Amino acid sequence: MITSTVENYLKALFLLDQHGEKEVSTGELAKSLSVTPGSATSMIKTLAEAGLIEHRPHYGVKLTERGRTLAVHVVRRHRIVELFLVEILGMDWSKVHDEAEQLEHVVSDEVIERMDVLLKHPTFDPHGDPIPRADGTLPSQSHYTLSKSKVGQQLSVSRMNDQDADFLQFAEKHGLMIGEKITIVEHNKLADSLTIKTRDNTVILGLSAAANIEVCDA
Amino acid sequence: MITSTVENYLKALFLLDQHGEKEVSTGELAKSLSVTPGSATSMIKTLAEAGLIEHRPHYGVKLTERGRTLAVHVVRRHRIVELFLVEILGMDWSKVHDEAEQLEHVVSDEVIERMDVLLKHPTFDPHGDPIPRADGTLPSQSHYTLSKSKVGQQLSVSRMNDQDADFLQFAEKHGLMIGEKITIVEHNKLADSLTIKTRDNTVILGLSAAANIEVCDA
DNA sequence: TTTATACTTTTGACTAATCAAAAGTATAGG
DNA sequence: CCTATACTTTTGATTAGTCAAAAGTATAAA
Ligand SMILES: [Mn+2]
Ligand SMILES: [Mn+2]
Ligand SMILES: [Mn+2]
Ligand SMILES: [Mn+2]
Repeated sequence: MITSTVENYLKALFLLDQHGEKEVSTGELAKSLSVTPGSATSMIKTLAEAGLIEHRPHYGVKLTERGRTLAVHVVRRHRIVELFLVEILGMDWSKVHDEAEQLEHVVSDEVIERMDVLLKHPTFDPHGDPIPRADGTLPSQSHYTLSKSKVGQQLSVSRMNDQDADFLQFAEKHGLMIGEKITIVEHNKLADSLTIKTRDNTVILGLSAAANIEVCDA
Repeated sequence: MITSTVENYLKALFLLDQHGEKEVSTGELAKSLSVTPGSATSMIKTLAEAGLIEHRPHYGVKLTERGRTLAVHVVRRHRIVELFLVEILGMDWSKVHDEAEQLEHVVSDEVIERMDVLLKHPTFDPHGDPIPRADGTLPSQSHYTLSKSKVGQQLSVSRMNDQDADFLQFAEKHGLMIGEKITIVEHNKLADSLTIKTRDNTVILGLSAAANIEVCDA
């Protein structure tokens, strides 16, 4: 049975290793789902028996083709729902993640495809994440994290790495929304901070906060 | 914890006794939820301990004020979601009940209120059932079942008593949609059938099918 | 008043998911 | 090669929900 718990585990594995390269450790998985390592181990056993992951005990797990396909569809549902909530219902982008976390497990394929049409086959969700297509492929994107950008660069905010509502509201308040043009004014290595010019503000961010904002060349 | 199972039990109790008059028996409740009587008994115990129902062993149960309030809100979510799926996403009215059965447990109040606004505070769902208001009150309605209507009466289809997709599709095919004007042409007591004139058809229904369609004076 | 019947409740077992804590394993450092 | 450390797995218990089947109860009929 593909319960919503199973879907959450598969999605977490996909998000921790988008490209299917490394093995994900039990601890990493447990942490990302806020469960104890023992819970993760027992679910790992279940998923492995169901042929959704491959488990090398004491080393880690990897999604099988079938597991990845399921995971990508959950991600598609999540991101279409998020965009729908923002675009059609006018909800705040900082709140839709939690709502989508539940809805992703119950909306039918038909509803998702109708939302997809209404939204004109969107490619990115409100946080800048790519929306997997119905066939499971992902639109390509090329952004890098703000914390690694050079001074003087003209950039465009393209993705938020953190879905926390407070963080998203903070970002919005300072003009750091998806699509906004920004310039890096100063990188103070001693203060570990970045001074950024947005449309009508100047913000100073610590590097760890900057790491949660991704950008692409403007 | 108000799990979706609890919500389903409360909703079932409300629908089996809208006016809070009679006591609902364990067997009735079990049947309406497709669970065994033993399962119903054990959930009844849980709900009674939580103060959501009152249980007179071997006689039946009744929603408490708090239980009824919760149930009405689940019904509100269900019916707003149904109408939203039909009106905004263009889904078939015969399919939205099952979808809403799941969504009613996960959509937040904020989403429901936004749908309500978008739908301009609707009072009836796609099957003609009243949508409870946010304060828990119900819009009044006065329909009676088609099987009890008199020959010659000019009527208007106002509510479907059966949510089964096949039945709803059958009704639609013969012009028996909510709001349609119809006339009863003949009531054949021997054949136990009703001949009905719709906009551009004449349909013959058995009385038990007619009992699933409610009407009001045109 | 006894008995048959229909219904309800109890009992015992099972599944999914979780946690705390004990036991086991991999490996880097000495 | 041995051991300390960090991590993983196992064990045992718990909670929500379910079912099948046994036991109990209410009541109408005899
Ligand atoms: Mn999200
Ligand atoms: Mn989720
Ligand atoms: Mn319905
Ligand atoms: Mn439901």
